[in-house]
Amino acid sequence: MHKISGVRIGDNLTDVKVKNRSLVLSLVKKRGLISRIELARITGLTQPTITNIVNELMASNLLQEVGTSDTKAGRKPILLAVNDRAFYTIAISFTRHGFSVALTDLGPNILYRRDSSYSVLENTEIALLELQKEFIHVLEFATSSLRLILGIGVCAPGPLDSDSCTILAHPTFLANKSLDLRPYLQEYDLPIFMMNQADAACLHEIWRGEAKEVRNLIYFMVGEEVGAGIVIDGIIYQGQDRKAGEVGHTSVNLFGPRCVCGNHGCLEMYCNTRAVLDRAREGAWLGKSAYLKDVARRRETVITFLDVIEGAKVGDQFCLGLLHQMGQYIGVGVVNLVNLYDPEQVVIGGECALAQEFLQEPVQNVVSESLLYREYIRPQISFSPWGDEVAILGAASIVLDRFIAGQLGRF
Amino acid sequence: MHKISGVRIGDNLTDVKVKNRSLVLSLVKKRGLISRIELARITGLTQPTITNIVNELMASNLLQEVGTSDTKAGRKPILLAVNDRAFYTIAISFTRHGFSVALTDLGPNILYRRDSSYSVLENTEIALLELQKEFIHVLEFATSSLRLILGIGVCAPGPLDSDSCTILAHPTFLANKSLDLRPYLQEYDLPIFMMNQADAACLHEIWRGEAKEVRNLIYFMVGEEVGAGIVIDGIIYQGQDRKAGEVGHTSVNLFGPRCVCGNHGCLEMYCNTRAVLDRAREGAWLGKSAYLKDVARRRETVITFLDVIEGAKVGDQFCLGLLHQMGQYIGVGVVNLVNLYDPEQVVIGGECALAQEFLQEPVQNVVSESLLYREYIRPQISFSPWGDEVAILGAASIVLDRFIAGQLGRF
DNA sequence: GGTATAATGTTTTTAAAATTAACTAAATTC
DNA sequence: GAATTTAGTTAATTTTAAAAACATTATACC
Repeated sequence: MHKISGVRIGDNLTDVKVKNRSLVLSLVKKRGLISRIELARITGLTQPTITNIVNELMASNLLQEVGTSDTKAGRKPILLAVNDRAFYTIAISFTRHGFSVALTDLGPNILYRRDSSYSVLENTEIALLELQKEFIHVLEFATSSLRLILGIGVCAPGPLDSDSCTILAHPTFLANKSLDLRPYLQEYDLPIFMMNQADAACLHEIWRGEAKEVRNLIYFMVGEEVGAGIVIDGIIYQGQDRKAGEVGHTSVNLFGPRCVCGNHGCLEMYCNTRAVLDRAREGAWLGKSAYLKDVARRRETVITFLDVIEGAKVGDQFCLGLLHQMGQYIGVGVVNLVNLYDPEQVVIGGECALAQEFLQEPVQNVVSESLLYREYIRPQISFSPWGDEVAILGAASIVLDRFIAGQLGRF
Repeated sequence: MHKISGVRIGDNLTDVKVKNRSLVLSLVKKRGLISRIELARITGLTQPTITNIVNELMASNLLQEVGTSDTKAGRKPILLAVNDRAFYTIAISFTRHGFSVALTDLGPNILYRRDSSYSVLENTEIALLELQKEFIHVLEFATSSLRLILGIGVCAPGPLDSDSCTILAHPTFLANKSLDLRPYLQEYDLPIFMMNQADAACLHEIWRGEAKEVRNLIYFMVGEEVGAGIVIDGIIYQGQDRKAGEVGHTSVNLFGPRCVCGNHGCLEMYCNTRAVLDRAREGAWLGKSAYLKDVARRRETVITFLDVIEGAKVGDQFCLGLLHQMGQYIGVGVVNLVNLYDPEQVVIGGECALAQEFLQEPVQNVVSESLLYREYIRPQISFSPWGDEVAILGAASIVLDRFIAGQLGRF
C-alpha cells in the first residue's frame, strides 16, 4: 500500500512537530494577523504548545509580533504576522509568447522581474540561453540575500515532469522536444519545482488570493488554454502522474469535431479565447460588428480578446453576444466540474476573468439551470482579480507551498 | 482555515498512535498476510513500534498469528492476518427495486441476508416498517454477537445526508419526500453511516476488491445510474457536501436533448443500461435483431440487459453493436474522468460490468485515441468482478472504512 | 485609584509516543 | 555444531504535546 520507497508513511514525533509548525505557519500566513490564543483555539493545540511553536518560528525570523488587537476585557492579544522578507524565491513563468524570471519574497511580492519574448529568439537553444542569462541577472539583483532563496518555482502550460525538471511539450516553438531546464538553472544549486500553470495559479489563490480558507476548491482557468487546479482538503491534487485537471480536453460534444488532442468536441474548442476570437474575426469580416470591423481596419492588426471586451463595454451587440455565449460555455464547464468535485468554491481565472462583468450572469444562469444538486448545494463562484501577474505569482507560490508544507527544511 | 468546531487539526501523540494503529491494521487487511518486519519496512516505523502495535491489536482480538513464511536464511517471519470475526456490521442497501439488510463480518463476508422488493409494498411508510422488521430479523440472527456489531452502513442511489441519516431523494417510489431512517433503525443505538452507492462500492474495491493498494482510483459505476467513486491518496473523496462523483450528469453533448436533471446531453443519457435497453426494444420492434424479437415474443416480457448480453454471446449482430456503442460511450466517460483526475486505475463497475467481454475493447480503443496525455500516462482500466453483491458489500465497507480509519473506537 | 475580574501568554512538571541500542529467538549454511 | 542471517523483544532514552500552576496586562466598578 502506497509503498513509496524511502518515504515514511507511519507517523513519529518529528512528523507531529513538523506538521504542527506547518499548520501554525500556514494559519498565520493565511489569516495575515492572528494571536496565539486564536491559533490555539483553531488548531486545538494547547496555549503552551502554541507559545513554543511561535517562539521557534520567531527565532527563525519567520514570524513577527506586530501590535495588539482589542478585547472586551483582559490582556490584549499580541498579533503575529509572517515576515515576508525572511526568505525569497525565484519564479519563472513560461507562456505561449515568452517567459519571465522574477525574484519574490514570501508574500509573494515581486521584487525584481525580467520578461523575454520568444519573438526575438531564433530557436529553442537560444531561448534557453536567454533564460539562463535572465536567471543570472535576477540572482545578481538578489546578491545580498542569496542565502535566503528557498528555490526556483517554474510554471508552464502543457505537460511537465517536475522530477526531471523537464517541459515535456510546449504549445509554441519551444515544443520541438522535451526540455530539461536544469542545465540552465544550475547556479547555487537551488531546488527546482515545476507545475502546470493552472495548478500554480491555484496555489496563488490558496496562499494569498481569493480562496485562502477554502477546503475544496476548483480553480478554472480559461484563456488560450483551458485547465483546472484542484484543491482537496486544502491540498493541491495533481493526480497520480501530475496530469490531472485537464478539463479543457474533456468532451462536451462527443459528436463534435475532432480536437488536436484526438478527442471530440473538447470544452476548450468552445470556450477558450481563441474560439471567441475566431468568431470575432468572422464577425468583423462579415460586418456583423461595426466596432470590430473598425478595430481591424484602423489597427491593421489582429483582433484581441481585450478588443472584444472593449466592444462589449461600448455596447456593441455582437461583442456582447460573443461574451454571453462564452459565459454559457464556461458555465457548462463549471457545471461539469461541480457535479464531479462538489467543491466549496469555484474561482474562474485566466484571461477570461478580464470579462467578468459580461460572463458572470450567463455562467450563473447555466449553473442555476443545469447543476444536478442545485437544490442542495450552491458553490460560491467568483472571478480571479489577479490578471496577468498570477502566472509569476503562481510560480513563486509553488516554492512557498513546498516551504510551508515543511518539505523544504529551514524551519 | 478548516475550522471545524470541535475537531482538532493540530496533531498530538494520541493522533500519532491512532494513525499508526490504523495504518498497521489497514496494511494487514489489504495485504491479507504480512509479517511484522514487512510492516516495519513498509511503514517506516521501527520494529519495536510494530511489535507494540501488533500486540495491542492482538489483545483486541483484531489480529492473529497464522503460520510463517519462508526466507533464504534466518528466523522465519510470523504471518499476521486480520481476524474477520472480531467485529460485525449491519449492511443495508437500497436499489431502484428494493432493499436488502445483511449481517457481515469484517471480511466483509455476508453471514445472513434478507431482501425485500418494493413491488409488494404499498407505500413508503409500509416499506420503512418492512425495513424495520428486516433489521430486527437480522439483529435476532446476530443475537450472540450483538456486542460486536460496529454499526450500520447504508447505501442508496441518489443524494443522501449522512449526518441526519436521511435519504434526500430516491429514484423510485420512496422518493416522495426525504426519509429519515433513524426511527426505523433504533435498536441498540448503533451508529449509522450513509453513502452514495458508487462511493460505497468504491470502498469495497479499496478494502477487499480490485484496488486494494491503489492511491488514486476512479470507480466508474454504469448501470441504471451512472456515477463515480473517487479515491484520492488512498481516501475516498466525497466533496464538500458529499455530492461529488456525479459523472452521469456531466454534459457530453451540450447541444443535446435536455436530461431530467436540467442539464443537456448528460453522459447517463448515452451509456446507462436504460439507454441501451431503449435501443434494444426499438431494435426488437423494428426487427433489426432476430434474437431480441424472439426474446420479447417468447417471454412476453420486457427485454433486460442480460438478454442483450446473451444475444451478443450467441453472435447477434445488433446486440453486439449495442454493446460496442455502449463501450464507446463508456470510453468517453473514462477519458473525461482520466483527463480530470489522472488516476492510477479506473475500475468499471455496476451492471455494465457483466458485459465486460464486449465492452473492454471499445473502451480501450476510445481511451487510446482520445486521452489527452496518452503518450505519458496509461491508467489501468479493469472491470469489477463483484456483480450484484457489491451493493451490500459496499454498505458494509462503509462501516469497515470508518472503523479502520479509527473513527469508531474499539481499538 | 485600588481591587476584582477577565483574558492572554509562560513556566514547570508530567505523560505518552516512537526511537535507539542491546538483546533473544529461530532458522540456514558449511 | 559453530557462524551467520533474519525476525522479533526488552529496556532505556528522547521528544513531543498536555496539564497544572503561574505571570502579565488589560477592563470594570466601586
